[in-house]
Amino acid sequence: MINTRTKIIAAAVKCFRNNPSDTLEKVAEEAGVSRRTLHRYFENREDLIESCKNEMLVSCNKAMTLAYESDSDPIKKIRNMLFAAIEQGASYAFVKRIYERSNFSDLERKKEFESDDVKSNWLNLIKELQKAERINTELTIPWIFNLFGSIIETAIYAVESGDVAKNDSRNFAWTSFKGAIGLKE
Amino acid sequence: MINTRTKIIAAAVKCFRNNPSDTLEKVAEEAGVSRRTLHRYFENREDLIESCKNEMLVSCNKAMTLAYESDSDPIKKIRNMLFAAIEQGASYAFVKRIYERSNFSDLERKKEFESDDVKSNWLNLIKELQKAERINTELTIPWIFNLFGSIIETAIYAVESGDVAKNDSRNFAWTSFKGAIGLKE
DNA sequence: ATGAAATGTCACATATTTGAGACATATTTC
DNA sequence: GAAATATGTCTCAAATATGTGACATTTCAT
Repeated sequence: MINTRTKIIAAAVKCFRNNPSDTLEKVAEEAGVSRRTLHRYFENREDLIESCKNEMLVSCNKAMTLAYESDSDPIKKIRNMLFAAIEQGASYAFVKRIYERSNFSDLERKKEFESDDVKSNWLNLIKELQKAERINTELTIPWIFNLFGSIIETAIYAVESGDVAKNDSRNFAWTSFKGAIGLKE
Repeated sequence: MINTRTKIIAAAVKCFRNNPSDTLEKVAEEAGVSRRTLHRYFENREDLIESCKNEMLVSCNKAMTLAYESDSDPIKKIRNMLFAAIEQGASYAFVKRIYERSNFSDLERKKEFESDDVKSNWLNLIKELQKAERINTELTIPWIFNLFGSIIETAIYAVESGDVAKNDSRNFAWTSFKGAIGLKE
């Protein structure tokens, strides 16, 4: 049961992902509601953006946590997290765009949201694999982290643009990420 | 010798890359000129964006063409093109953002700009490598193309954010791209 | 030092976007 | 079906962004 507020947020995520200053008229149109209605749900642009941020984060974190817990093998955990993020689609892409300006240590320092559990878990998995020399030890953790996000985003865009079928994008993403970090399965 | 027009374009590229609707006041400020001056050089927002597009494309194409011509070995050609793009930094990232909404076949169909030589050359290199089974043949060309762009962008951001040193980013990018497409050197 | 060119400051008209009241209409709930 | 709730349309004031003329100031070239 999709309600108006959810519709507006989804539309805003879509619009603001590429243009943080897109007009609220555009967002309303994308949501299929009037701008007057949009204003009833969200006090102003800032409120709308904050709401998008929070909701998309919650959604992504939930999915990534489930994925993390779905298997005991570290490789499978990472793989499932990659797939979960791709499944999130626009949500993930939106969150990634928001935090694109931050560097890795900033993100690590800011314990402002729940994704830190997801991120810590993910980081520990990668560190474990590097320690065991199961992946390329020359690549730094920040690099691998950012690459993970980029490959997911690439997969999401590939599906959205019609270049790649949904199932293929998952497999390509995993194949590419594996190879990129030198993972031997 | 950096002139005012160039300064404005560089500032616009920086601002518009993340927010296509950033105010011209912001762009002027970023350029270190008054908005009045910006208006003397550029008729309006559209004119400014078009100029950015054209200049960044020219710059990227030139660099990528030089890189393509700098070696005869196909692997070295690709590697040098990757490095050239990373070297372009903001220019490349800007161009990538402009065309992010397009899918691969659209880009191939649109013979509207000179980058088609660069792209054709690059595509032929990849096709050649797949034919010779020197890279993973299961990954599609559109996927590889988009991944190439993403890894470059990842490297550019990593440097900008301070996560990764400039030389490291080149090496990481090449290592990751190689692995991602299953290239055996 | 002088004149030309480039730029900045200021002001203002116009265009666009935002936020919200009033009322009509549509939808949902019981 | 009636009442409550949600939404749309319209309007308007306020805020913000844009484009440009006039003039002052700074910079550059000789």
